[in-house]
Amino acid sequence: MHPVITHSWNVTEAEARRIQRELAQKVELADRLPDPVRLVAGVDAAYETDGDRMFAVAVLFDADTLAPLETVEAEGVSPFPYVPGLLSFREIPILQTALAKLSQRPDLIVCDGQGVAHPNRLGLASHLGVVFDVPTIGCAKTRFVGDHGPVGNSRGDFAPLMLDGDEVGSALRTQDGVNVLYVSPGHRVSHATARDWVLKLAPNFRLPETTRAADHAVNALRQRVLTQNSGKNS
DNA sequence: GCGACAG
DNA sequence: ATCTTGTCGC
Repeated sequence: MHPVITHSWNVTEAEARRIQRELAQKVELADRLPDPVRLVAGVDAAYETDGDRMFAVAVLFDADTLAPLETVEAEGVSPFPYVPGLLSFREIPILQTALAKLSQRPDLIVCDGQGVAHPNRLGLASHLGVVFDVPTIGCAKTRFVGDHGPVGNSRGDFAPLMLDGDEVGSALRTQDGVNVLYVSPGHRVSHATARDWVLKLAPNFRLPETTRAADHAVNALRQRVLTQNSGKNS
């Protein structure tokens, strides 16, 4: 069958945090995206309930029509435990495996998680962006760090997310009356551009189409693999 | 010491 | 993230 690749960082938590502070110096908060952004990708990961297998998918979208163009999958073994603040060390390896399978390189990648809204200013989106030198946006469903004031009740309303005096993201309302999303620049994208893209990618629902598609696909993959495995006879 | 804590 | 039933609302 397909080989299950075991990625490993071989780093301790302290070393991981040192790497973050190092890579955080390379994060660019100014816009530096392809002239017209044509391809946007969404990525997501899922895990085996008990065990260390994990899955990931990358879904490529036409940035203009928001039509899904390609979906690729990856399966592997968790290389790092979940530790708040070190999520990228757990998901980047398999996300890289999935992204490498795309037939075209995305102009922008939207991640499930934070960008620079992170203790060391290097959440998953920023880490991914720096190591692949690709524009990224962090779009999380819940807050991780920072604080913000009240947000209007209408789509497009937002409040700056502040951390230690720095603006690290936005609490953004993508639909009237729904809970806000925590949007932060990953790499080579400004705060305003990050918000604009998330709003454009979420015309009908709270979450961006990229996130919805990736989440749906990765859960389908997980279900598919784990259920056929439960009825095995090797 | 206590509380918080992306996915 | 994952485990889970019913239930409120358009």
